[in-house]
Amino acid sequence: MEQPAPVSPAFIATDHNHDHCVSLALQTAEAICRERGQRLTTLRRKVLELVWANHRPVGAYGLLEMLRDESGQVAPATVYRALDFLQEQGLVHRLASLNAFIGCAFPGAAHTGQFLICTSCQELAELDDRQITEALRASADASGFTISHTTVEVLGLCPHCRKGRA
Amino acid sequence: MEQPAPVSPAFIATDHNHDHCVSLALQTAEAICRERGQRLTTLRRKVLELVWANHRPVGAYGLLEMLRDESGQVAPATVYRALDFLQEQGLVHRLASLNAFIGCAFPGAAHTGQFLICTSCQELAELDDRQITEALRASADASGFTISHTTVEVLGLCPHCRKGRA
DNA sequence: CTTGCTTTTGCAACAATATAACATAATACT
DNA sequence: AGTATTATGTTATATTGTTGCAAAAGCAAG
Ligand SMILES: [Zn+2]
Ligand SMILES: [Zn+2]
Ligand SMILES: [Zn+2]
Ligand SMILES: [Zn+2]
Repeated sequence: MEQPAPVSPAFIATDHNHDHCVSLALQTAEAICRERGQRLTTLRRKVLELVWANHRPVGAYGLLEMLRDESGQVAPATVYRALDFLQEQGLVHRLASLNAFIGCAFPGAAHTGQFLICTSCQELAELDDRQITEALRASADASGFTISHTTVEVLGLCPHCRKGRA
Repeated sequence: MEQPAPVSPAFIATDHNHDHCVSLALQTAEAICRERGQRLTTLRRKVLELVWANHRPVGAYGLLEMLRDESGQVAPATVYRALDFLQEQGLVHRLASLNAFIGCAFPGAAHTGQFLICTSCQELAELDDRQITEALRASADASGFTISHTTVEVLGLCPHCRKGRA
């Protein structure tokens, strides 16, 4: 059971140019939506692009600002609806502990969403770790609990920031 | 490495009378605060009592309502400050995925907070599962990531509700 | 291509959650 | 008692997210 290569590598250097991550993510999203008969409209595409361009968790109102810079007046509901769609299609995750959104690193693949989030530089790595998934499943099983969704968000210091502070 | 007995058992029957959970939790809290030289004031104690009396996740504004029923006008900041204190003392956890609070089942013990939450009846079980903790640590280590806090919240159906729907 | 249907977006108001700033009160310490 | 510290009251505000309805855009059959 191979894991698909993620769209973006984990904990890349902060100043790395990630234009290609953005365009790869957009291409992948196009393909996924086409295959599913879903409409990746201009707005939804734009929101996804902004999410990826930031390359770290962004709040809905942050996205709203960015949209306004380009498209004039935009209402919250507009952003939230686009984000809802992108989440339904598994292209974006919501991070409950940050009230923020991030592009999915494994779009199209069945996975549960596990995140390492640096509290210093906001860099984030999405994992799809079998050990973690299994441990959760085993624990739920032991309690007779049926999982429908999991939130796994780990805060701490990424390798770069750890060095900078140690 | 034995786990301490939790204050409340997991997935008890919904209609079970949990007065003794409440008083046990309060007693434990008193002891912990006394030992640490922290002040479990009337307000803080009251909030903790309300959290436990509900025995399922409660929102801050829900607590606010309950406080008002007893003490007249109360402002949000009052509740949030009490909750902050209780969280600092490890007597209460905040559930990021629900914007809600729950009494800690392992007060005084070092643990990370892992939750199974029934989306049907809101019953909740707090775990301190070594497998899960270890899997998270191992995965973080592999990425050179230093953990400071983890959010593990699993949504799904508890044993009772699963039966009721199967 | 136009009519009717469905989906998406615009727009306005509002709801829910959380925090900030500063004054007053209670408690602890000397 | 007098002073410092901590906790609470009070008011206002910030942040995040939703609802409802109307206009617009996309789609499909005739
Ligand atoms: Zn993902
Ligand atoms: Zn970092
Ligand atoms: Zn706990
Ligand atoms: Zn249940």
